[in-house]
Amino acid sequence: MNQLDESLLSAIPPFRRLDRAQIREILDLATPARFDERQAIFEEGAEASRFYLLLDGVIRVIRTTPGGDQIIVLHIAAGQLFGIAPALGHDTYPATATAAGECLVLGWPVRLWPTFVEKYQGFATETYKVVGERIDEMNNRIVELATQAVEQRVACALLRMLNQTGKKVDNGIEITFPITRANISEMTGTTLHTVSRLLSAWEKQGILESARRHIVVTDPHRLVQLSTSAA
Amino acid sequence: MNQLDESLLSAIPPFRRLDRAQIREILDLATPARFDERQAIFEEGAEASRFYLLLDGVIRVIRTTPGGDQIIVLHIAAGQLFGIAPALGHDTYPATATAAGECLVLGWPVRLWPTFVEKYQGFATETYKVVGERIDEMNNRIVELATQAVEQRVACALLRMLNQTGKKVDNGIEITFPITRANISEMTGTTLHTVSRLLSAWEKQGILESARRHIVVTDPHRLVQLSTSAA
DNA sequence: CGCCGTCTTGACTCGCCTCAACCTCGGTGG
DNA sequence: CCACCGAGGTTGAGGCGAGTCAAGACGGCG
Repeated sequence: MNQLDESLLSAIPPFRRLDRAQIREILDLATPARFDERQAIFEEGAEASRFYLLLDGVIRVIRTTPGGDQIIVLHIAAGQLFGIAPALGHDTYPATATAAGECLVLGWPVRLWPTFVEKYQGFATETYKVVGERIDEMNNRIVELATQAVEQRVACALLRMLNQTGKKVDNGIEITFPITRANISEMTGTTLHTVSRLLSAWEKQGILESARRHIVVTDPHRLVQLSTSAA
Repeated sequence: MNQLDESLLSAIPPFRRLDRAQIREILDLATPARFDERQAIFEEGAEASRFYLLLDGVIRVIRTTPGGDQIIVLHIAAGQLFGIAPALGHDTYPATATAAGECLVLGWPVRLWPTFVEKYQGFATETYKVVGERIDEMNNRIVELATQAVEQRVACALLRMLNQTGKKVDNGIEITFPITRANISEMTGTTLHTVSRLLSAWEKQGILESARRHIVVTDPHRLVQLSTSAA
């Protein structure tokens, strides 16, 4: 087993209040793993055997309807815990987690969860703060889906990704992981055709630039306008 | 202060594992309150000063968009904790809670939250289980809003209310609190006109009976069919 | 009795989905 | 090196679901 460096965890909220020795303990219990794009970390409905920390990359959380269409529930950015079903009294995963791009994760067996909560100061509190943020995000999406038109929803989806994983580049802000029109349609409850039309239009207006599976937003401010006003 | 009976709490999950003396302690710290229909228990954005247990009635959780339209995030049935912002690292309430019908609640100051979690065996675990269930429900609604047509969404909304607070009556299952067409439209992201048309049609087909602000579903099975299939 | 909140119903409109055809890129194998 | 192929993307035409506009009925409450 290759030795993991303590600095990996020391800046991450759930572990921030821990000392070096504690972090060492935790790291020694972890199993690191690499996942390629599109690889699943765990599947919806499977027994929740491990919980994870995303060290690098982006995780795409997906649910599949009985009817067969997929929808993207949320994206998870580096530094966040995921697959924390045990924290919420679940014994199976409620959704599928796949690597949106190449990912580096640490995993622990669920049986360690109670120990972590009990033993490590602030772990529970910080974790539930993250849960709270996810709930907020879900709430916002519900409101969005219920009240806004497709154009605004797509704008919101882009902005959300920019905020969570956007990286500044010379001509704007870039979405750091591969993303297709179809993906965006699965996030917004629309079709890839409509998304394609919208992005084409926005590209003509100079709001963004896109190559295949790759988007750079050059005028985020404009996108914010689009996301809020119906005009 | 009128003395509250211990049996109020002994059957409710977060308190189930506690003994009589502990429940007594908790009750003595609680402030009981009654709310009339449409009265707000707390408002979105307000400082989260208390958390609550719903003893009787139904709570309607509402969010208001910048654009001014309201959407109903979820309903809370008797026996559930709500306003548990502190558990999720919030210091303001993320939504408004109003009484869907007459309600009886117990309230505690948030500063007691950490004490409850620490002192009472199983309180935290059971509470987070409830949080997990709410997350599931929200997830389902997201999928629903993103993939299903209006008719199916309305059917789902009705079924959800039946499951949570439905009461058997001689000719079917009744929704136990006052509910308008407009309310249903706020739950499903549609208009009261469309809801009205759907309910009229269903009433003609013998699936339900409705008076003003009052619905009895006479053929739940049929409603399940409608909620799943596009036909 | 008159008002207001609730509900109904019709007619029209339009946003977005569906259907369909085609293009472009990037990888793979002969 | 090129031919092929599949995934990803674009764009047009047409239709329908559901929103909007409009008018009114019903019932309860002050």
